[in-house]
Amino acid sequence: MAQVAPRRYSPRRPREERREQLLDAALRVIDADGFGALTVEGVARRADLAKTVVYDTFGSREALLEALLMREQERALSTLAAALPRLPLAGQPQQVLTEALTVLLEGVREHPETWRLILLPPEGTPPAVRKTVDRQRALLLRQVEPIVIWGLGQMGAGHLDPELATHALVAFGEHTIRLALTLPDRFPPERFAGFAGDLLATIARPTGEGAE
Amino acid sequence: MAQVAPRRYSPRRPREERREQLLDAALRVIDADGFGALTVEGVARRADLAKTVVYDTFGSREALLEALLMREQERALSTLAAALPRLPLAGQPQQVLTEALTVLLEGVREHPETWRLILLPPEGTPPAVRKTVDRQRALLLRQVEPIVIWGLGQMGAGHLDPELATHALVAFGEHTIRLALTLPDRFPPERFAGFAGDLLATIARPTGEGAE
Amino acid sequence: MAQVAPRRYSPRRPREERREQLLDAALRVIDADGFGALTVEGVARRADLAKTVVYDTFGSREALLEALLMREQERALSTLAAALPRLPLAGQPQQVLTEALTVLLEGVREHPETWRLILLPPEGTPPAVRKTVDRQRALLLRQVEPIVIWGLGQMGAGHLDPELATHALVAFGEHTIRLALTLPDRFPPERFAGFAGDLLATIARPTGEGAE
Amino acid sequence: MAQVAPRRYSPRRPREERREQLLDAALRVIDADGFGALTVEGVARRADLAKTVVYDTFGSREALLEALLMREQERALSTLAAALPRLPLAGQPQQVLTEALTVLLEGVREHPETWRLILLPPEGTPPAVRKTVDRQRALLLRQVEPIVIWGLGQMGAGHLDPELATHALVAFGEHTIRLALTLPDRFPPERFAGFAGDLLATIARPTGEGAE
DNA sequence: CATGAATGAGGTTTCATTCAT
DNA sequence: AATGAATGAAACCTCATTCAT
Repeated sequence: MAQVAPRRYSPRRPREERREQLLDAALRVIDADGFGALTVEGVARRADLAKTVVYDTFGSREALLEALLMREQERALSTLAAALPRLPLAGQPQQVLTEALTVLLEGVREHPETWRLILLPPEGTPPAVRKTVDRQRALLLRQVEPIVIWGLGQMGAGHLDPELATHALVAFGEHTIRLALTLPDRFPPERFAGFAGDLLATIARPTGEGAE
Repeated sequence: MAQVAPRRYSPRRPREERREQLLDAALRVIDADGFGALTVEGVARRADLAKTVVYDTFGSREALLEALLMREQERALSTLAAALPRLPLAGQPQQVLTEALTVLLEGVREHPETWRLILLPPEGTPPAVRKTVDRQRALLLRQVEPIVIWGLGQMGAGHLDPELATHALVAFGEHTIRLALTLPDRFPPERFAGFAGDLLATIARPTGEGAE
Repeated sequence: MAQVAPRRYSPRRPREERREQLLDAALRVIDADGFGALTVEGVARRADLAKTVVYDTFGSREALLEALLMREQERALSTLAAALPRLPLAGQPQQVLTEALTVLLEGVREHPETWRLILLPPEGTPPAVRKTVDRQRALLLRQVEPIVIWGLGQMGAGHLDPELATHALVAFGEHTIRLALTLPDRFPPERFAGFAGDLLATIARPTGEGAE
Repeated sequence: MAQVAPRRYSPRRPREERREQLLDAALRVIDADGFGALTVEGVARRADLAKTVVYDTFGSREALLEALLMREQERALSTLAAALPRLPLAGQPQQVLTEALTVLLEGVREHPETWRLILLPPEGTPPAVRKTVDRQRALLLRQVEPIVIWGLGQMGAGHLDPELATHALVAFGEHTIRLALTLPDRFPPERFAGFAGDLLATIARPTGEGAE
């Protein structure tokens, strides 16, 4: 009677590996068919596993989602966070900004789905995750702020509200990423870098310098 | 258990009014419980009507959604669009920007849900709507661009990429709205206005003028 | 405010006429989209009237259906019933049969929907109607039986079970109609008439006659 | 009120068995309450399973219907098809016919619902199924035709249109089944067999033999 | 006589989740 | 560690039907 195919029992990967396998599948699902398509069944199918494995591993759909967002957030911001402290607070602010933008956009090009996920935290994101995302964003802002302050100082624009300046910078960064995700041809990285550099240079125009 | 009174046949409203009533209910639903909560049942309940009325009126959940987004979009942009052409392209750019920001933020204060809806076009938005939203956004950008160009010219910053400058401005505007929606106490309208004014003033620092 | 079109109130047809109008609409609906499509709304729409008129006129969907089936049945059988008694029980049985078949198939060609309705009493037919249909069928059979008996006698086949012979004849008639409805090109009336004639002639072969 | 026991997870049956169980339930539903009563809910209830099992097994209501009709058709015709080739094309045609009718009516007595389903392909039958049913019917006709031709030859009635004779025979067979289903007492198998035998005998009356 | 507004019941389908193996 | 069978809640949608005008 044993007509059913002998059901490949995969070689019992260690726990951690299975986690990653499932999260990868989830990310692929979202990336392919949008967030509304993130069903437990669908994820399992992509991972070539049975539904129940998801429950064994994460406990619930929500927990899977949480884990996914956490991982992606981590992944997305770690590059940036790693790069920021290494930025030499010296030299021309526009060079610093240009370099930062370059690092950022490279990260985006490597993992577009990740960034899409972070910047548009999807409907249904559990509150806990939202909070973490927000916390992380706050952390990032706090990391960025000193750099902004330094830059404003360098440019003789110390009178500008530094908190809002930071927000403005981040908003520009985010919009940049969105454009890069949406219309990569029309908005290549260099264009942003160039614009940012020009803008800062304009702000930095040492008063009276032009008098020469 | 005081079964709810049968409430049959509530005060017969004319067709157009019923439409608005339902759209209002839908907007309240989304605003209260997020976009995923937009169910036909829920909307009907909020409007104190039977489910079927929604189908009589719109035909399908998707059509309801579409109608809602259209109306809100219209509502959101019409204020702005009405104000923009009236902006006097004369005088100080920072005054113009300040005024524009004020108009915008007033609109936001009046209809926060509307703006939330527009700025985060939620998962599940039908493609047709997305397209219209995008078209409208493009239209808005095109309306804003000449103002930006004029401003840059006024400030002796004509060398800045005008398209990106417009995008940056809009990004700043959007982020502004988000902050205003999220932390209205910490970020009152004046603060934005002040910052924007300062920033432009800095950019506009006539080269060499300062030559104290 | 009277922007609504002045709502054509049709000239209040007399009751009977409205009945017919609705039944016609119902028949067209069934004929076009199958029986499952017979909704009150649909019928009203085809008749260019409001749903409620159906209720004013018939009382319920079921009653409408009943009225329809009754009318069609009447319509279908009356022609036949009118023709049968006029059949001269004299001469060659095969001529009689041929003539009867011709009458029948002409009726079918004129009102195919009617016959389709009668022969395949659709799912959902109220029991009362079923009963009437059956009664009518019995009546018809009883009307046909004497003719069959006469015919069998004429042909020297009086030993055949007359009731079953009648049934067989009717079954052949019905199948004939179905073929005529389905493949009219392949099975034109003459072919049936010819076959029936030949068959009877064969049965009637006067015993011993062929000896010549 | 002795709420029904939660009955969770009934005795896990293998896939194929579950299929049959559901199809049986569907057949019983149709047989009991007519074709319009074939709802997923109802079928599941009869099978004492949850609605979703139907979807797990068939995918949709339509697919269930299709599967059911296919199975019943198969079941109905297979008996017949198995019997037909075994009919000895020798001896008296009336014996052959009698035997065939007997086989047929036995099958009907065993599975009346099946035959009811086949003979009145109900409204709502998916086109694909209709096509298969028609194809099968055509196949059956083609299998029957040589027998008819042989019989007509034997009886010296070779001049009769063989295609129509076949149709007439099948029509008689179908009507027979209907009568057997409806009024089994009044129309027992022997009566049909007897009638058919007599009819054929009459047709076969060797020309001139009777020369009384 | 005729309409439009409104209702409630019921049907199909999807999905997260659980249990026994 | 992994599976398949099974469940229940909830969503979308259709339709017959009723009331006020």
